[in-house]
Amino acid sequence: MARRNDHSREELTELTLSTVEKFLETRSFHDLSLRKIAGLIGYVPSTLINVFGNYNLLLLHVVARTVDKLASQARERLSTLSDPKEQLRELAYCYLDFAAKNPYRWQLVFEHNMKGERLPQWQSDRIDSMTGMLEGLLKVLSPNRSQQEVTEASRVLWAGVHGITLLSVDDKLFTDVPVNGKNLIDNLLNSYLPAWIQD
Amino acid sequence: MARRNDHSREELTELTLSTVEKFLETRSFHDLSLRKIAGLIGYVPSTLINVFGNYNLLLLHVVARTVDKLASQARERLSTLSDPKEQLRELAYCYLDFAAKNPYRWQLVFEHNMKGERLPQWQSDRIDSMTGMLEGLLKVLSPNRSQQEVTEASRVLWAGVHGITLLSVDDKLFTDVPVNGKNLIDNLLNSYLPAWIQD
DNA sequence: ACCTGAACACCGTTCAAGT
DNA sequence: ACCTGAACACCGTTCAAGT
Repeated sequence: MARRNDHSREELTELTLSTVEKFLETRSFHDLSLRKIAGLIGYVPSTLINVFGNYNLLLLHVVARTVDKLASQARERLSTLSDPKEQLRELAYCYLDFAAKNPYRWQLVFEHNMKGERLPQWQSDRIDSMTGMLEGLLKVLSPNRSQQEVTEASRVLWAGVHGITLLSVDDKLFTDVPVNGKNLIDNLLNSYLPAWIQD
Repeated sequence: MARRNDHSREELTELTLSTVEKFLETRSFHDLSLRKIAGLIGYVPSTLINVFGNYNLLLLHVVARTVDKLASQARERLSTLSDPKEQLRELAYCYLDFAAKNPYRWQLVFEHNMKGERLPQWQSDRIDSMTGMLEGLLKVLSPNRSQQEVTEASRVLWAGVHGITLLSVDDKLFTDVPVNGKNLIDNLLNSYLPAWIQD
């Protein structure tokens, strides 16, 4: 298709990522490839390698934008609440809702891995920012706990909510056992939080 | 390499699966391919397609054998205990330990999916048998609960343990944040179980 | 200097041809 | 009847050649 200069490097990045996001609205990233993406935007595979480094890093940029979208949705919905207990519950719902509404984007987030390469800092910062929200709320709910205890509780809760979300999304994507994620999250929080707060 | 008849169909199945299992002792299934497996056992890719149907089904057989191994380990360790609370804790430890000791086999179990195909019955039976153990223990610990409550609690606990195991294995495979899975499981069970048992 | 066409070394699957 | 070599339609990445 000959050399093109229709887009700046920045425009090319945006075009690529939003094209992938549109694809992920209806299909899994397992059906996607660098060559398909290149075809969709009318460029050649090596152009995308040039811009993103490699295919895996291209996907990581999609992951990053997805995490950003989830984080901003969460911050928005939490800002309408003042009770930290409600905020924590809302945070868990956010996670579940996001995965339910965007199953293929979320699938990419949790199935993507660095294949032995180091996770870039700009991505680990994003993850820290999400876990930071959870730790902050747990700290408010039980101010006398040590940092160690806060970290541990936040990991247990995150793992629980993540596991529940996995069940729900797998349900949506693969099996036909109906899973009510919201009920499971309530069940978890109703059992776990009282013990966290009082003693 | 010409036609070979060194192995019966059954021997070929066993040879293939144990070769894959050996590979997974040190490397991820992402580094594996049908052609590599064929090369390792001295056969041709189409032979394996002939025996297993397709590559994905071959991998599913490995998944099934892995689940079986975990299940038999769990049954063995549980049989040495009589207190159902201890048994439940041991079941969770089993799951975590197995994943820690066989990270790549376990990674295959949870990353494998049917790509839109229906999960074969022989595999969903295996999963039901594992969740059945958990539900049985929960029922013993709180006999007056409804089946609905038992199912819900077993899903919450399974999701929690699974999420914690994910954190630990990701830790092992990718990042360097130290995660003490055993502590997290204790933390989860110590908060969750009392509420389950008493009321 | 920057971009990419063509080549490379793979991949899973099919099926006609051989035993 | 059973097995598989060769072909097919892909894949991500490289880099020399072109602009």
